[in-house]
Amino acid sequence: MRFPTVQEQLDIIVGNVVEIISVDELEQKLLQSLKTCKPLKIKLGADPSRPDLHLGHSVVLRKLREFQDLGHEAILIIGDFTAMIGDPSGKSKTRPQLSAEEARENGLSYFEQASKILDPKKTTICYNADWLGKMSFADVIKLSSHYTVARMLERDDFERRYRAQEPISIHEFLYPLAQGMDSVHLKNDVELGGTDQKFNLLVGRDLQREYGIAPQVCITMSLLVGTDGKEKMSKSLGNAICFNDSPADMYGKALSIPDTLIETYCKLLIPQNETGISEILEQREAEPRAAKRTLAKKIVALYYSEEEAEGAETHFDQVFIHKKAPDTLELLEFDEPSLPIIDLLITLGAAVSKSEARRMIEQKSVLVGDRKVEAINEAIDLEIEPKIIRVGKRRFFKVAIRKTF
RNA sequence: GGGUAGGUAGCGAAGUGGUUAAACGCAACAGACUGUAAAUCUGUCGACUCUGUCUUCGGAGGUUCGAAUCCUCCCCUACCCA
Repeated sequence: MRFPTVQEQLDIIVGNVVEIISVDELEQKLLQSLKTCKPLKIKLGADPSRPDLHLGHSVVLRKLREFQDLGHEAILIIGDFTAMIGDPSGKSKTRPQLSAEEARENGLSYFEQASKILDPKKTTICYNADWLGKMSFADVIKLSSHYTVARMLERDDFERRYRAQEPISIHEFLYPLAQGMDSVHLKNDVELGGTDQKFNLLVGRDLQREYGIAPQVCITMSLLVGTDGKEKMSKSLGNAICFNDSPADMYGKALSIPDTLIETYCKLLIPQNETGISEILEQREAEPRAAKRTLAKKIVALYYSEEEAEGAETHFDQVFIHKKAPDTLELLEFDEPSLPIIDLLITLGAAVSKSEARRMIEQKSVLVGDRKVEAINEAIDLEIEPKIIRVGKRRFFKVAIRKTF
């Protein structure tokens, strides 16, 4: 295929990145690939221990997609082997280790979700257990001889933990080396990652050199701040917007970001070539709400469709502004003609224990239709017509008896 | 190998014989408010057959009218010295 010129490619690649080590080398590689008509291999590591992809992951996935669109080869590495270590990056604690089966299963889910951004047909996936799992203990010893403890301790989080007398397990030192071996194995030209991956990426670069391979260019990208506007987006911090969130959830969460985050989200989450971004940015000062509504819709549309984004907005207005049940509610059918409200709440998953269900009723947060449930032991009649159960502000269930014909 | 400090509810952390289902903080849930699922304020936050009952403070025994708190053994974790 025909590649764009080096300059054209660079213009796109440079967008939104934090650091490229180094730009000169990248330029060389692009030039070389143009001359030889050989696409560059772009590596992105995927951590299968957390298979719920969120917008934070999208930042770097979008960059990978840009490389794909420029004609280069995207390689998604599922770190099923490294997941057994658990990446210590940016963490003050050792991560739980994952079994091989769990890791592989999660890897598939990761790829499936990533395909919302990547072109799946043009994406190579590989599992690093395929080569790391075959290394002998002697190989590992040889590998670890290439790095020193002092250099490992240069890493911010290791240094901090060491100083704070927090435990660092030996196997955590092996993590960057293992990830680096991926680069040795793949002989990739570029590796992408968040800024927290800088150390790992550089180790890969060093190791490639040690093993006589052309060192990879490292490209780091911003870590996305979560909906709380403070911490980096992460599922465990509860500030994430996930690929698998429903359009309604996605829209609502996007709308809840602090106004100061509008610009960042526009830049990092929306493809560079997408139109309408400048309008949002212009509107941001005078009408933050309207700007955010447009942004939220755009985000939903990226993962679903224009129509669903529109529907998410309607849903939001209905539930939160007009405080009414949404029009589209799945009907849940029961075999019993009537159920005690407490049991019903548990069956619906609205409460995990009877005590919790009881509490919610006591707190007057349960409504059947427009009527507040006052009595703990009230039985809900499912026979006459479908009923809307509302729990709290935003949980709605439509229930009825199963129809038998 | 020796020493020290620890293991308490989802997490962090008080409590060291008796109004202790266990302070406090975070998270979570609910209510009020709001352009927002933000911020703020208020309440809830072990379970159940719920104005009462039952089971919890690493595990197993023991002392006691009574133990998260005292004793014995065991398991686990971190750090220090070698």
